Amino acid sequence: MAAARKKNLRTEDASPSAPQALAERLERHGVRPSAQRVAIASYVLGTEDHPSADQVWARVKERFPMVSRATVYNTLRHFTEKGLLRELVLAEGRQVFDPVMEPHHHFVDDTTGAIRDIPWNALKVAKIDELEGLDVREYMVVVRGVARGARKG
Amino acid sequence: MAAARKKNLRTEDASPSAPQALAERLERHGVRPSAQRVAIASYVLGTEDHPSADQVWARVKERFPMVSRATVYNTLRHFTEKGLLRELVLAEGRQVFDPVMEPHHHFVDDTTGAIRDIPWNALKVAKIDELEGLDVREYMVVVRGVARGARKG
DNA sequence: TGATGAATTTAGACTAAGTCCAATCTTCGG
DNA sequence: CCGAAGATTGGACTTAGTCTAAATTCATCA
Ligand SMILES: [Mn+2]
Ligand SMILES: [Mn+2]
Ligand SMILES: [Zn+2]
Ligand SMILES: [Zn+2]
Repeated sequence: MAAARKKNLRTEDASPSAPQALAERLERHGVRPSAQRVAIASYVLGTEDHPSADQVWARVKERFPMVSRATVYNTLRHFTEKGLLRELVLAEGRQVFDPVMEPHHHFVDDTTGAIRDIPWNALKVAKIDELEGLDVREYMVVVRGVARGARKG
Repeated sequence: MAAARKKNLRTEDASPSAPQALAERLERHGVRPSAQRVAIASYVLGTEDHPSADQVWARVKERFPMVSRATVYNTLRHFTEKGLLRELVLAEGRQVFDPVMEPHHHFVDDTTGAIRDIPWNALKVAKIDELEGLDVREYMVVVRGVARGARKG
């Protein structure tokens, strides 16, 4: 009966992309549902693509050619602040370098942005080998939070 | 007795930053040890900072003010290709957006760059709560590799 | 020692991603 | 309908990264 999408991670999947339902969803999150915002939402809130801001812009322009880049960037930031989206930093483009070549995990300090190493054996990931259809080359746990205890000593 | 650094992840820690030892280490990895490269190596191969390329440039310039930005970028790429460094993409700066707000893990396809979701329960991370001195806000496993089986079906 | 070609370095142009801003347009309460 | 707040817009600006062509350094060998 139900929509039977490929993945079942998505939550608020009641009535997916109907502009009406989308507008209500924006309102529930405290976002005023302008035409541009609904157009942007109708793509980005439903995709599994993890798109960049410019990719969102390109997609939205197909149906709404007059939307500006600034609006897309503003709207994505707004959605993120309002809890409709989150930003990931897993994509190529911004690089930092790590001289530790052995497998290990990472802690990213949310307040300072600093990245710290977590030794491989400090954590254990189970069931990696059960992932279907993926040739795993490497993996790591990325932990985000704040370092307790003043760093500056 | 031994140097007793804070972390014990680093491998080739024999004679750390002596320019002589560094040059030999570069040679062992097939990197010709020019003065610039040794200067860059002496910072970036020993740091725990996970610096960006421009941060490396800034540091190296303090002791070697005439080094060019292109050289630093070229050298970091070279070191990375030769297995002396690796690049991480955990830093703010390049953003992609994810409408799935529930905790889940990610698979990054090394050939296409595509990012796919891995359901939270597909993996299990143990000992997160034992991390000392860190207030963990969230964490995820980042898996890199290639997707088997043609995607296009 | 000097010639020569390869490897490296360099400055600066160029690109892509993201931010910011001032002007304009839209919406909404009164 | 009016005015203020909110939203959108084009374009300037910034930052990170790449690329190129010229100059420099280096290794090798006559
Ligand atoms: Mn790269
Ligand atoms: Mn951001
Ligand atoms: Zn690391
Ligand atoms: Zn995701």
